Amino acid sequence: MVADELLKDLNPAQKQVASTTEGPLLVLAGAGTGKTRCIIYRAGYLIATGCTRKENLLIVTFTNKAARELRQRLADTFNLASTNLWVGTFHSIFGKILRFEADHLPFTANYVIYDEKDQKNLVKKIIKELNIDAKRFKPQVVRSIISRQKNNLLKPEQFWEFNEYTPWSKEILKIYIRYQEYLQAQNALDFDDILMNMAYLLADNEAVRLKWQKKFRYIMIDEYQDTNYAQFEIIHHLAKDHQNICVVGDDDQAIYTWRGATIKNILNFESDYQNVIKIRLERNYRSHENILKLANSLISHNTSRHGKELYTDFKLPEKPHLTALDNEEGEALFVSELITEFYTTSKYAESAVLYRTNAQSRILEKILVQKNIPYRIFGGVNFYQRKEIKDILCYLRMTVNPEDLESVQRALLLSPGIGKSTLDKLALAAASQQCPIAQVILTGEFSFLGSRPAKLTTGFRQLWLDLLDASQNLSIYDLIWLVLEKTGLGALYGIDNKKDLKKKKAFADPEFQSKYENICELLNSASEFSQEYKQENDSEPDLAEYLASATLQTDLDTNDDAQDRVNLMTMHNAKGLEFDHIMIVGLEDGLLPHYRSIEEEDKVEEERRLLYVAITRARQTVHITLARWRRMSTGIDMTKPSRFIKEFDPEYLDVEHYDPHAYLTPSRPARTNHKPAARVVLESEKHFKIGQKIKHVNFGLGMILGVDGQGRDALLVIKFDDGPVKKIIGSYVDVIKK
DNA sequence: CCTCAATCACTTTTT
DNA sequence: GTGATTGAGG
Repeated sequence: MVADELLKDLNPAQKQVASTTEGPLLVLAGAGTGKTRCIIYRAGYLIATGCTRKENLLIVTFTNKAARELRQRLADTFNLASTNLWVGTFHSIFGKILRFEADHLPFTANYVIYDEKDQKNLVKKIIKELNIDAKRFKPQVVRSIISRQKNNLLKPEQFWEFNEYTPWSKEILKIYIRYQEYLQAQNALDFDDILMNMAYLLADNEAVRLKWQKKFRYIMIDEYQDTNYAQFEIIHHLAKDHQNICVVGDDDQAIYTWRGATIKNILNFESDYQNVIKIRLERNYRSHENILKLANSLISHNTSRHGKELYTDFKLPEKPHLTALDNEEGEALFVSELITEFYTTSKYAESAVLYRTNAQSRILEKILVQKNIPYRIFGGVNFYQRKEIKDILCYLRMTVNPEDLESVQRALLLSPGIGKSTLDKLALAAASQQCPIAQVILTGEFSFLGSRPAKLTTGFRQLWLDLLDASQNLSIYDLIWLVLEKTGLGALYGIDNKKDLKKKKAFADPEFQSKYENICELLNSASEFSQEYKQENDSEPDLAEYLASATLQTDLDTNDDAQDRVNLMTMHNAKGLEFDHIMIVGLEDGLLPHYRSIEEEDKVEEERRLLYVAITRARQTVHITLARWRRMSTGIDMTKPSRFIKEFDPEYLDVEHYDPHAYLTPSRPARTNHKPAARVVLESEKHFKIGQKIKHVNFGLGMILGVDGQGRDALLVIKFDDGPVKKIIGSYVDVIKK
């Protein structure tokens, strides 16, 4: 049969996945077992056998990059053009559908998406407005609580069904309510609103639900272990009638529960749908045996899991390595030496350095620059969140959606001569006229301003009107040029002539140059977006779609360039990727597991999964390193080896320079040939912190209330448990470790 | 009234 | 080494 011929490149389990077309299908696919392949072949099979047409297929991936690759491979393998193919992330797909269905929703098709920074600014503004103590209510914390409510589909009116009633949570609810009012007034959604609105739309509007149920006859979800409740509900609404849903995931790779993902989705799939067929993929095609055995030995320490063992026929004598270095600089040097060594047999791009926190990348960068090794760094500040880029895009945002106050404000403040007080007056005028600020500005009546600000604001109004007008007929690319020209931002960054773009020479200031390059990149990506959009949608791109895609883009999604460079990224970003050579740095308690996670066992389990993900990215070599001393925010501390090290099966690990006992006697640092990179602060000299528990020979136990100075000479204010408050010199007390 | 320079605190992971 | 906030000068 022709259909079987299609699947000849798959192994039996994969073949079963691809050819099981009807009903709910749960694929438990370990790392490197070819799950992307399965998805592609299953899609190809569904279409080739006439089960469905490509426009009735929905494929949800975890990143935009994965979506792009999937499209590419569908085109290459099955000759499927990407027009009318619904492949994308939850946010991009359902963000688009919300535009279609805006008539049923409290916002328009031109809504803008607020990124995390916009969200935080808004929360901050509300906290100020409501006169709430900003010390006890940190914008970031409040933001993430609101986010959690939305991920669990809790609107403000359901807040008390799942939250304890306390004075504190009462304030949170107040902020949440106000926050939603603001978003609505500004015709804006945050990331979580996209999911929440979609879930409620499908739940509440039967006609809409039936329409999209019919549209998406076959649904596939990748990385199902990292979906949250809102995402579960959306998919459940779409799939519950036809039940043609295939989810692919690996509970051992669930690393996003902190963002609301619930492992329950994959663990309970068999009870959420009826007659589920479950297929396991355990044969790994990526790593050789020693790497898998090491990974298996680590992950077996987790208790809540489906349980599976990856295996392979691929054997090499090479074992993963564990190496201890003196400090983070030595670690970075060691890594750079490894990279140079690997470069003799494979490209730079086949090496990746993985770390737990973005901050760890700095020292690596420094050393790589020194050694002249080209690298590419992922994460950190997202391309579209960079100041110079947001500055340009805010003009486009207020053009597509004049209600977007955040952008209007940003643009106003960018205008020379317009500052905070003009802004306040505009806001005041808007309040007294009971209309949006946008309307006040666009009306052009500024008698409440002084003559200079009034003139400048009139200029701003004219610019806005010009942009509104131009947006009707200019392409996105040309529109960005218009912004650059009219706002003076182009001149500011040395981009004043379209034709000279490439001829411009390097600028003296490297920071300036990188901004210049970023703006060029923005222009490129705008025209690329237009091209791709035409191909995929058979229609002209619109500005709102462009801005949405820009906001939903992660650093990982930006196009690969042709240059051969080493990859630097967090372990989270490494998900779904693979490299010949993996280097994992900073295997220390406090970093991995991160100190914010060590108190709760299930958080430690997630950190363990993170390390598991990192190790299983490797095809050929794994090098794990740790430093004995590391510069932390408080100073240079002696580190503690990660608890995960002793969980590794030693049979599959080559250990170098690592002596666990060296850590037990901090006063006598291990003998070393390298001299320490910086002045080392001994345990006894550590900085004292307010709130620390201490012990004094005569006065007993107490807590530090105040610190003046550093180290053993610091003057401490201590409240002793049995009453007195005393001032004591640091060298007389010992810190009590938890 | 606006601008810029100095000082402050903070830094897990991200769609 | 980032960013936001604050204070003095223009």
